[in-house]
Amino acid sequence: MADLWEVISDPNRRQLVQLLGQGEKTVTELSVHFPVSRSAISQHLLFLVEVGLIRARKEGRNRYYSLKPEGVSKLQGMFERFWTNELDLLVTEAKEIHHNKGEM
Amino acid sequence: MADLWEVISDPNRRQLVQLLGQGEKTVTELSVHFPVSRSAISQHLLFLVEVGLIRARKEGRNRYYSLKPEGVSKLQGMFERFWTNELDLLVTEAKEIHHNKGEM
DNA sequence: TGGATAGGTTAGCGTACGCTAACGCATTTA
DNA sequence: TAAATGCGTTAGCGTACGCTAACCTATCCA
Repeated sequence: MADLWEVISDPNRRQLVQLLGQGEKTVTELSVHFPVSRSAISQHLLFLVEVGLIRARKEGRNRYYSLKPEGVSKLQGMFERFWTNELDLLVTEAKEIHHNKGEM
Repeated sequence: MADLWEVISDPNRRQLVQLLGQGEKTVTELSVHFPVSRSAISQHLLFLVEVGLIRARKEGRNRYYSLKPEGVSKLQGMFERFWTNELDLLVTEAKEIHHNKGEM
């Protein structure tokens, strides 16, 4: 079974999510930004539909893809569950180190 | 070249990061939590060292692995760059939808 | 009606990846 | 000193994945 982590493990899929963040887009509109074939993009989009992150709206010859708010929300939840308090503490620690370096 | 996204694309590596969030641990201590061999865990750890997310401290026969604050910081930065404002807006939108549903 | 355009489908290819098994090297303990 | 323990290294295996090429369907326009 596919999970949301797989979505963001591929660079092209990550970029697709970001592009769709700007609003709904067709496959060819999206394909322009990638070096790979339209077919490859189409397959990525179908995968994103499958995991519930985006949806497709048909209008004439075009298919407009857009992000599903619930899907994006799930994605965020996934990140938040992963990012434990311990990790957050280490980040502030890193900032302090960097800050001290800057002062020396 | 390996990047930090690859780190979190594997379930076992994600769990390793979280376990190391609790403090430094040896390979065998970590291996206990996984169904795979110690060798597999060792290879994951070497990868995490390679990308600069963790470091190893040798003490006798043991090797204590721990998170590098700068590495964790980079990981956070990576997430933050990915998570655009547009995506954030969609999340609040999702919450409103869910809220309305609850009221109906 | 015929071509052009948008997009889904499928087979197949190359390759990267996670894992195990087996071994080697230190270090500790009996 | 011999056995045991902790860990890294390597070869090789199976498989999943991203991609292309080729084809098909549906819709639009001349």
